[in-house]
Amino acid sequence: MVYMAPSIHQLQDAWMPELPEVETLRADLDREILGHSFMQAEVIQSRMTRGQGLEEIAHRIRGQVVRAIGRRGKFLLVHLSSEDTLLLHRGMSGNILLELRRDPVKEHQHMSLELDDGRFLTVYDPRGFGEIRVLDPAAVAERLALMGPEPLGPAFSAEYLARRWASRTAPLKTLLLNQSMVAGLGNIYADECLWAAELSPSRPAGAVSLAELATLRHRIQEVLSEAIECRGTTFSDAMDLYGRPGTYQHHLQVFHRAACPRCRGQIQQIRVANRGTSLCPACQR
DNA sequence: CGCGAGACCTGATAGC
DNA sequence: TGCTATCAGGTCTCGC
Repeated sequence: MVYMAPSIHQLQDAWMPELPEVETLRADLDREILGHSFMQAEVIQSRMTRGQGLEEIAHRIRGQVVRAIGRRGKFLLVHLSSEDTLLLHRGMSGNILLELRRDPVKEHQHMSLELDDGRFLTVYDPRGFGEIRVLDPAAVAERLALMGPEPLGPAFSAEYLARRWASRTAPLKTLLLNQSMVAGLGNIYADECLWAAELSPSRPAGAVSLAELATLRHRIQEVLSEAIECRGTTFSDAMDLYGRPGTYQHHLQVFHRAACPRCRGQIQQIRVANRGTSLCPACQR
């Protein structure tokens, strides 16, 4: 069966919360709301709270000062003066926006937090695959316990990948998307990194040499760093804290492209790990 | 335990 | 135009 890639138009209203997009959000929040307090908190829907009560979440946010903003993989962590942490995940379609005034609650709005200067931090997520919870330090640690190393951190090495992937038969891409192997890669950046490393997404992970893993690790760090500099990937809709797009979509080399920029061959669309996958069959082995 | 398929949702689009 | 089928950037769980 042939997997037909959607046209670029089908992606127009999509926004992509992988590591670079969440990191952009973290840095902006750090600049904008660090040291501010939440005067009011309203949690509107229960779909993303994993059973935590709406009023409990609101109560634990209300009156708290923002002590630090962190990120782990695709999780955004707003550390509060109470020692609690507001844990946010954008899922497939979540947007977190800083708004200058109070607007009526919109469709798909999940949360509205009023800051001490009259601005509002709001969360929208049509598909509701994201997560909104307030957790104590032990619960945060438990939630993040299985996450692999940060790809831009010191623990992420070729030797680490070799150890974790030894004798694994799953496709490379499947394990790159597995957050317990490495934290923060999603479908777009997995494809981009594999193209940059000239590795096939369907190669059994255990069959990749240490030298190839070293290249892969290096390319992952390059791709993510450049994407962060570009404030992430956006096709047209709002994406950062201010509703503005990133620019990395102009730097994509393989994801949903027609021709390979390296060899001019045709980009192939297949399915790996049940996900649409773009690759250059000539370059990627 | 590792692996793959399907589920969870809503919205956009292509095709009839 | 209005229906249906298919697709979507992320996890999570289930069965083999």
